[in-house]
Amino acid sequence: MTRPQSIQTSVDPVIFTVFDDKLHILVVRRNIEPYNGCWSLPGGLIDCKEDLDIASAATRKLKEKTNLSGCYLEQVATVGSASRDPRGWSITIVYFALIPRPGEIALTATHGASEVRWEPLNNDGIGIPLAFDHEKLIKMALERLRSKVSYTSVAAHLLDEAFTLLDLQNIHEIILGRKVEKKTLMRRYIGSDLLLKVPENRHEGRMRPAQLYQLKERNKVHYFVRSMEGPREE
Amino acid sequence: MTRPQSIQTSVDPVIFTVFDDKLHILVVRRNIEPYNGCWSLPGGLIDCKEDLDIASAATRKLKEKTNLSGCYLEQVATVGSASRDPRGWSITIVYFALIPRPGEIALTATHGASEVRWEPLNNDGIGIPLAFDHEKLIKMALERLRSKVSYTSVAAHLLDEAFTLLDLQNIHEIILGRKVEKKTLMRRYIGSDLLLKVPENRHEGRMRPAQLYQLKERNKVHYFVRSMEGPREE
DNA sequence: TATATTAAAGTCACAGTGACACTAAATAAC
DNA sequence: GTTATTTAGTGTCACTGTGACTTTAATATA
Repeated sequence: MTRPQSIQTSVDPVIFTVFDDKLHILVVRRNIEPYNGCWSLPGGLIDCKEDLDIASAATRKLKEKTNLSGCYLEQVATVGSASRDPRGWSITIVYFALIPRPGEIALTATHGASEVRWEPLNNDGIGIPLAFDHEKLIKMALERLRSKVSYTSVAAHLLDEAFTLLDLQNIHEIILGRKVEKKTLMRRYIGSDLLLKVPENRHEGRMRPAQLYQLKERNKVHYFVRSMEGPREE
Repeated sequence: MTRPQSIQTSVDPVIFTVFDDKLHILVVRRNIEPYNGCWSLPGGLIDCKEDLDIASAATRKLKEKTNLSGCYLEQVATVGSASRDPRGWSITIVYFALIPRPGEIALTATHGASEVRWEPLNNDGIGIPLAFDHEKLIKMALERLRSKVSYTSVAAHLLDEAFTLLDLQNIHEIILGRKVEKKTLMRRYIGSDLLLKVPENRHEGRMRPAQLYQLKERNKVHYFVRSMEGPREE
């Protein structure tokens, strides 16, 4: 029996946030080989000394770049093959994270990554070339996000603690890339008793003030029995 | 920078089938340490020489025990930690597979596993103690299977190529552990144009013969827009 | 021919959605 | 003040798909 070759094992968090009416993800510029100088996901090898399990490895990566903890984090899938890294067999476990208030976050460069920035996503994924198979990993995460947004309450984790129903509607429309009926979101979120009224309102310009809400259970995702179906065909 | 410790990386397929009106999974008895003599999932290490990617590692494991290929296989999740294997940091990628006609399959013992058998599942999972965290892995796979059965057409992959609507109903009821309306399945499967009528009928005893169907696209899973909700509350 | 048995179609109430009209609450302009 | 304007939130209706139940169809046997 031969000693098994070692497999490089990493986690790659796809960190989503929304600003300027667009979905963005966090990318870093590599300053080590391979793919030196390329943009990539802010992932890295699992550290057997540091990490107790793979979730904590993903949390650590997230914290290194954004200094955030406690945000929504979900495992998407694992890809691994002999060919995805020129150095040999490798595996990566893809996560997605949802970050509110990106404006208030200071991004931190770490060793192996000289720059960190938010990159906008269009309908098909990212617009710039990335290292390894990261473009595909992002597409997987994006597909999962879109799918979950249409049948769960997960999109609310991209918003501040207090938000209006319009905020919720905008987030859904940005992620799904289409119009969403505000009435549907009302019925879903309030009908499923997910929201708590905050005693203040939000008031901009000369319009009627909007009720502020917060999630009753900040760390829970509600599964609706139907998925939002989008516009009617004719 | 220290040389990273090596992480043992395996795949663990949870192989489901249905007979005797019960859901069963394939288990093997280990004849190597650790957990020598314990039952476990028919998984094993990824072989960098043999396997091109993790899906083919899972396919290989499936083929070694059942000699089957081409059955439905889906990645469930990846678990990994410093503590799940007494030998040190390890990762396993959990798959689930759906096997029709288990009666016609010859199970094969391989090195590391002296016995292979089908073990019935009850509502909470498996009834016997298993090696490592395999009991938890099975619960994850079972939860995923139940969930997918209630909003996709995946259950049909547990049936012969040709089946009746009653077969379909039985499979659903066995997996979900509750009554399912046959009318609902009719509407879903035929309404979504998933089935093709086979020119013969099945005819047992003195009852009306049942129409045989087969999936139009054997390798596709259809997503219904609603999940089956179960009996009405009062 | 009547009966038993299962297959399949029919029917109805109900829940949740998409679409859109309508009312409510605030400010700004007059 | 009154009115116009803008956004917030409600009302309503048709439509889809489900759960629950009923009715009809097809077969073998007594």
